[in-house]
Amino acid sequence: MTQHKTYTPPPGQNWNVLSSQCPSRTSLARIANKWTAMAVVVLDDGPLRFGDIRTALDGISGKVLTDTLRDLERDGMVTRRSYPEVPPRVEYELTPLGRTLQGPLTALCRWAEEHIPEVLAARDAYDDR
Amino acid sequence: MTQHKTYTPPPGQNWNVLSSQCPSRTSLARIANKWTAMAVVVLDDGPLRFGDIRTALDGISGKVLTDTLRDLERDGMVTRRSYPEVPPRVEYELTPLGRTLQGPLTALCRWAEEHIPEVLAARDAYDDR
DNA sequence: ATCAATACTTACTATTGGTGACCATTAACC
DNA sequence: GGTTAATGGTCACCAATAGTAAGTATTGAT
Repeated sequence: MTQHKTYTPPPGQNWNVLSSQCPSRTSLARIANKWTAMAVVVLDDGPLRFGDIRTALDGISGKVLTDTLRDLERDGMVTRRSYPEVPPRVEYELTPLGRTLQGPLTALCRWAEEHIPEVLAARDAYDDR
Repeated sequence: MTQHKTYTPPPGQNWNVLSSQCPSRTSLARIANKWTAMAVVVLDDGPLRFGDIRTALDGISGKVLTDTLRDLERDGMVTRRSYPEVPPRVEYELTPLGRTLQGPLTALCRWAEEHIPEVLAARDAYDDR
């Protein structure tokens, strides 16, 4: 996908997620994602091994975690360091860029936790109509 | 889906998105979503008609917008007001709960726009390895 | 009679998410 | 020396979700 090679923001203007042609939208799609948010939050505490992330992100499958981490690595938000040991050890760590995501994504996770009673109440009200 | 009827956070503890059984995770999944983020951002300026939101969220299809707005309505984040006119007019507006999401979600959209050069550079570097 | 306008549905296809089995490597154990 | 355990994956497959394109209902204007 090389959209960014054919799109530049209008002169004097900025990138805009609302425009379907703007590459920032694909970036939004990546970060506005449940697993991404949880992974970034969990990596707050420093580098973690694959298995530890898998345990922390309760319920994620190996394949999906692999995909998520690879996407984050490709977009420059995490680094992957693999040690030539047996059994293998692979550590993932947030990059400086990834760390700039922690505020927004932690806020999202907190929102979900803090407002869940209101959300559940709204859902019940909606479903009982 | 009635997970919330069978799950309560451990006594003295809080809801936790990291637990796969916690209903706050389903709430996170809803808000950590590209279209949700864009819709909430766009509804900042007050109530908007369906067609206006569709135009603002460049590239979204009617079905996906309907689904997105219905989910947001169900979770208590937007209200839907339909006027008995022909052709029909339907307005969507953020609830107070929905407005508490604007900060986090606007931050996400801004992040995507502000950091897109770094992300694109990282992608190119990754793909050229 | 036809058309335009709006907010949807509906049926379909494509993409993504998720599951369970399997793999390669080597140290430790019997 | 064969077996087991441990880790970080991959693979083939099915399910769920996202997205597309066409159709629907209503009625005022032409």
